[in-house]
Amino acid sequence: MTNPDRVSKTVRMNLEAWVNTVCAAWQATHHRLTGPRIRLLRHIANYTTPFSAEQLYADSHQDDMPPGRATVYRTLEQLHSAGWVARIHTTGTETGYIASWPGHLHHLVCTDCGSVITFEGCGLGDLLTNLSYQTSFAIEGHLLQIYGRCAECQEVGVSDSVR
Amino acid sequence: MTNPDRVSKTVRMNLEAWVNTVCAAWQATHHRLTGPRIRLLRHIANYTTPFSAEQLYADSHQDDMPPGRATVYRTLEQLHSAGWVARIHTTGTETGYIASWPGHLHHLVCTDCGSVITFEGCGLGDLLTNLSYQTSFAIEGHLLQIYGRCAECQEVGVSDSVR
DNA sequence: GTCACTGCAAAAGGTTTGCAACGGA
DNA sequence: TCCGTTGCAAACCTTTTGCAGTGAC
Repeated sequence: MTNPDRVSKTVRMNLEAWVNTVCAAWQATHHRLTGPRIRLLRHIANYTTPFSAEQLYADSHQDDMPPGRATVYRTLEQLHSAGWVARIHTTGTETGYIASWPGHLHHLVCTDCGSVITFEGCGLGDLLTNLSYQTSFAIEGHLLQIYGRCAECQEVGVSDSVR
Repeated sequence: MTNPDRVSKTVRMNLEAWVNTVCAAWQATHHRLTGPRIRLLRHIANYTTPFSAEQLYADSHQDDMPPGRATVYRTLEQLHSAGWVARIHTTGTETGYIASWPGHLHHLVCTDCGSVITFEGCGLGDLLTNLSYQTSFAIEGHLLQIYGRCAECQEVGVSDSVR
């Protein structure tokens, strides 16, 4: 019940599979498959830790045909609203992004190295039911993100924080 | 277990009580009680829905002795790190704040009017234990925020969203 | 008297927007 | 051809910073 249904490490996601799936879904929803977007998708699939829009902009400028800043922001916005990238909440000012897939997912973020574990099933059902009953709110959704230190970082004992 | 331990509506919090408590706690931690801060505290206690730093800056400028922008940001930062104001995550760019009190608290936010219900006890214990076991993460904390529509907004049937 | 705090103004990000040109379907 | 998409540059908005002066303790 309060067991995460599925746990998957975003690190080393199947790059081509994700890119192809997003492309297919994109066309299916009457969007256009353009060069700049495909190149951005590849960059996004390569990240194993949350990245910012500016970071993606900078990184994609190592390509021959780098995208404009507006394209980066607009593409991220579209990917996010379709569920293909998730927003990660950090303590900083900029928004963090990480490749994901549509559905009810949550993230476990390492506060040292930033690596992300995605999981389904938060076991919040009872709480939401009770809250709804006690407050008369019609509950629509929730934001859950968990912080911790991954196995590697615990071993190393580093103390810089990404959170 | 997954019952919220305590539920309280932030609306109409006891203004003077909160201000006095914060002031006392502030002095106890060797901070100085200055005019600008006390005036800001009063404004903060008055909000019934999340406010932004700029909003607080603007509102406090109806006083005779308005604070500088830096003071507003610095005060919010201090209040937040001491637990006296909570950060509310919105879809927008700016950070939302709401008066709170120290402890392990979460927020239920109305996506229509923005009113906030604070509650203790998220019943995440089992999930965290299982996640920790499955991922070998040392779990340090979590961010949980719930969205919904309050009773009043459900009646009215308004559809603008704050979320 | 000391030093935390304040205000100002400028700078520093991060993100959005207008608009003309481009190019998938 | 049509219209979604792009790039550029400027605008915008929120937040941070440096510094000299102020005032709480």
